[in-house]
Amino acid sequence: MARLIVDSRESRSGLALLLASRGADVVSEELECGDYVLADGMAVERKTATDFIASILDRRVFSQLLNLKTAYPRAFIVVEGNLFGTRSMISEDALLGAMSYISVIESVPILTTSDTGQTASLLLTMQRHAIEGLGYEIALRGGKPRDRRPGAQFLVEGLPGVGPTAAKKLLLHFGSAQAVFAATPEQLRAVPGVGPKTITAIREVLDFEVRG
Amino acid sequence: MARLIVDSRESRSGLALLLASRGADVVSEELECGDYVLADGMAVERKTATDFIASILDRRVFSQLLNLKTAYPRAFIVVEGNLFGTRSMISEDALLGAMSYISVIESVPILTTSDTGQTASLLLTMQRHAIEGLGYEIALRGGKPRDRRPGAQFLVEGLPGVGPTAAKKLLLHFGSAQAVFAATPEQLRAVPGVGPKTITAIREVLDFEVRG
DNA sequence: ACTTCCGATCCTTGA
DNA sequence: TCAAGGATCGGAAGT
Repeated sequence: MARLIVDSRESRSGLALLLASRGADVVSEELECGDYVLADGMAVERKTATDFIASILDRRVFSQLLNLKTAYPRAFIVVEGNLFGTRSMISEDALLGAMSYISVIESVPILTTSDTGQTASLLLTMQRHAIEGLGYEIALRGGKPRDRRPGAQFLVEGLPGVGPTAAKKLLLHFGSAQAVFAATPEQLRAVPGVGPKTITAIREVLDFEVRG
Repeated sequence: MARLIVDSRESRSGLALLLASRGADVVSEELECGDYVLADGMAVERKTATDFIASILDRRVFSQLLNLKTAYPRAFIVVEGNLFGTRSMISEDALLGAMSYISVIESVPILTTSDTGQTASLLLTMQRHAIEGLGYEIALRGGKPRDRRPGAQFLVEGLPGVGPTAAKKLLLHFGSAQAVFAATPEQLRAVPGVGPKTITAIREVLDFEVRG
């Protein structure tokens, strides 16, 4: 049986035990993203339905997706439990929108199961399909180097009054996050969409004097 | 709104009416395969959960899939209703196996909804996403602070490997967010709790070259 | 994800 | 030319 890597944070879950009890060659590793690596370049992010919805509301899932896709060519999401049964505050449109976004735009398949036992079966089957489908098993190795662009944008979005759009413009204009933070007010003024109010707020945060 | 083609056999279904009632430009055509064409080369096969399971049992779904994939580069399956709730003769393994096969080997995404209304919403959203994309950017950061003081810490926490504790230490050590971002690796090493791996990651994000 | 709301930015006007 | 006003865009917060 092929090797199956479980993220160490996930390794205490019932699912990891289940996989092992079914004869999988489970090893635990600290993964930078994803929960299960089924084959070379193939990883699964597993979420309970409640988790999945929560991670849509706080946008966590979207950045995870970005990381997962850059680290593994074949990324999957497995959602455990009934997505539509959870009493949650999410609007139906938002939930369907997220599913469409993930499938259509990000091209990451979403698999669903109803409980942990099914998830275990599914992961093992997916692994078998991946390996047999390819006709051979490839040696497992870590993902390729991480794309730092989302990180840079994430950082810049921490500035007050700066969202995704302004962050992109700032990074493009200055070339790097470092340069954005080193920019003078006059230089910032040159970026369209960044006005006086925003500039003041930005400088206040950057120059704020911290003392013990 | 873009045109949405419905297979003529499907056109009398409630779903087609729903789509039209929501303002979609629905036209009926006799399609070789697939039920809905959302965009050029993008089609959806829609099945109720019961249907889906039946089509697994008689293997119909696999040939349909093959046809769908050759006719349309982007093929999707939408399953309506609870896959695991139906009292059917299918074994759990067979169902999961089929889902894995479709996702892993055939690479056809399976979307699920709980009723026809949701399917309609989903199809319209998928169409929009396919044609226009999201139309906006997803903010990578949720829940920004409003005051300036936590603002500096919040900003620094955006660095990889830096949480609240490390952010506090960095700010105390350097005096301001601006200074933290200007720090050289050697200077960063002087801060307890910030190791070489973190420093490398930090510099990579700060120095990442952004180009259009 | 979607929606709504609010404030900032930008652009036009008109004195 | 510039100030005031209004249209538009983007960010923030809530579901």
